[in-house]
Amino acid sequence: MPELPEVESVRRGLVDHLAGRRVTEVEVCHPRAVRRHPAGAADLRARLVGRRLGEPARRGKYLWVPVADDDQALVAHLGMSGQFRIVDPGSARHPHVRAVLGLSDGQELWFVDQRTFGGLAVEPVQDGVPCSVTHIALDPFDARFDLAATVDRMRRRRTEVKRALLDQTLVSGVGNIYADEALWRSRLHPRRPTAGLTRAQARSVLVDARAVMSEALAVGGTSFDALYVDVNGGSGYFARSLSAYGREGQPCDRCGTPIRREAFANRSSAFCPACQRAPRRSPGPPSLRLRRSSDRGRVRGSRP
DNA sequence: AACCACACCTGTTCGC
DNA sequence: TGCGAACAGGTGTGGT
Repeated sequence: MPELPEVESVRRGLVDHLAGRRVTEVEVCHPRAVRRHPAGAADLRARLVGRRLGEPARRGKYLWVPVADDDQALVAHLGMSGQFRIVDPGSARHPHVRAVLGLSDGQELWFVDQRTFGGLAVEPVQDGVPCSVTHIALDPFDARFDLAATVDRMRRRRTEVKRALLDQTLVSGVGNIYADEALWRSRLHPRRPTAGLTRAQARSVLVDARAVMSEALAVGGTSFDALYVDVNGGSGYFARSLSAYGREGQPCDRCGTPIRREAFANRSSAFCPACQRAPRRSPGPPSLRLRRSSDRGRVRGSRP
């Protein structure tokens, strides 16, 4: 699933192919791919054809390509399964191609997306950021990312630490895989209340999130299957370095205890039950206690 | 204002 | 063997 390291790998792959090139044609193959462009496919096409593209940029999991000499950008979110591919013209169409851009060097840019959670839009840009990205927090790779301020904001939340890590308005770029990895590294249970974290713990999990994403980026991201590949169709190699995510039942790299998986907020959490001890159910504010006991998920998919 | 559950999708895997 | 349920999960929205 594309999280920050995967999106950044894609962005880097696009730079040489898009910056300075003109868009010669736009074909929208699936209406859902442009659902976040309210004016529709024809309008999106009209805003791009004949225009020159700038250098691809990114914040969190959002990717955008500025339109040169204009205050607009082509904004993309890869969702769960989105890909950009640079291909030779006339290549046999991948079954999940949702949009095709013709480029002035003769190549084609494909937006491929099996599950159609991703999409494209052309949006106005203000202060260098497309309008649908303004509500997204800075990611830990941004030079302006303020670690101390993010620590304070996290500790003021009344939620659980994993929910906070996944909240793109607090810190962006972290998804389920790297959240689980960061929590494992910091030895924090995913359900630990953020309000009960020390400054050092909150800082640790944010620093670990940045570190694990940096290591993943260095090897091209995490590929479990063909759903995440780079612009040339290549896989990333970080899956073999994961310590928690996808390792249910396998021994913890630190202590050997089998990794456990539990349902969590419509997804799953993988963690070491020995290294990452569950929070005590009390004390805590009554509201938090109530909420915690009422939405506890069932254990699913446990292996012998 | 802050927080949470859920809809949105489709290909694959699993259990019966 | 075949069928259907479960599962993967990021984001926007609407409800509390």
